[in-house]
Amino acid sequence: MNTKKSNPPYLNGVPELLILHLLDERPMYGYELVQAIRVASGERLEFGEGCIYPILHRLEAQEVLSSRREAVAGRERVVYRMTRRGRQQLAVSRSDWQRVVAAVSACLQGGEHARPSMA
Amino acid sequence: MNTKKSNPPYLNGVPELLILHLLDERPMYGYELVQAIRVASGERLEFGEGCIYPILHRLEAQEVLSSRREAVAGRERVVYRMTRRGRQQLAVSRSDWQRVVAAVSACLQGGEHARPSMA
DNA sequence: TGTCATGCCTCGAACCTTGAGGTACAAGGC
DNA sequence: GCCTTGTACCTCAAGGTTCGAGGCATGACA
Repeated sequence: MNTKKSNPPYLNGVPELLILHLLDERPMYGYELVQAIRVASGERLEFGEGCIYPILHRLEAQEVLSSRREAVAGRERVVYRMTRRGRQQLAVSRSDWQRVVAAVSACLQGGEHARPSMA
Repeated sequence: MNTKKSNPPYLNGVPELLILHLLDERPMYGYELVQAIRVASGERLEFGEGCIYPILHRLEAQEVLSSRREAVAGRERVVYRMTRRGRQQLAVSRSDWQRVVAAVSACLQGGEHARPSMA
């Protein structure tokens, strides 16, 4: 009961960032994205469909993505692609991510010499 | 109303990681940690007391930290320090963080060569 | 016919940070 | 003496996120 962690560490917003990045390379559909993320991260990251689909829908509502239904071999796929706004959003998300990584790295690496009120 | 984000991107679990790291260098009290994080991150990160205190209490309940009340100039401080388990936890958290950073970096950096020409 | 992989979707649960609010004491200015 | 500021602790509701399981449908293959 104690070691119950359903909320993953450090992964907040990461699915959105990766979706944006992958769709910037080429249009994809939801199921494909789930696998693409796993592959692109070298099997280190995996987000379920229950995580990806809601994000896709939200991003489309925000006009960051646009979707189009395509029938392939009698089966329907909802293919998403970036909009102009999506590309802006990707740039913002990417720099947010880098800023956070830089800040945390600064804390973790150089910390022993930073004395606020006791040097 | 649209750009309303109360949940920060990429910061999930970061406060705990930084608390652990800073307390591994020296014992500190809550209020001090709030400032230490801001300073150590070069003013790039800031977590309020409403974020820090609950984490401190939880970590103490998990025996990752231990606390001791200390009276300084008639004022009470609750000083936290690492336990043995805390040091193990720090190692785990740190490697989790690095794994996530590595995985996301792999996604963001590697991938453009799958596209012919479009930039 | 039955099972599997593909493909889309929804829902509740669990978790986290935010931001505001509340208490208390000491020191300094006026 | 009064009042504001800074220190120091704490709590709570709100909002947002991922997880995990489940449901539905089709085509392929045995």
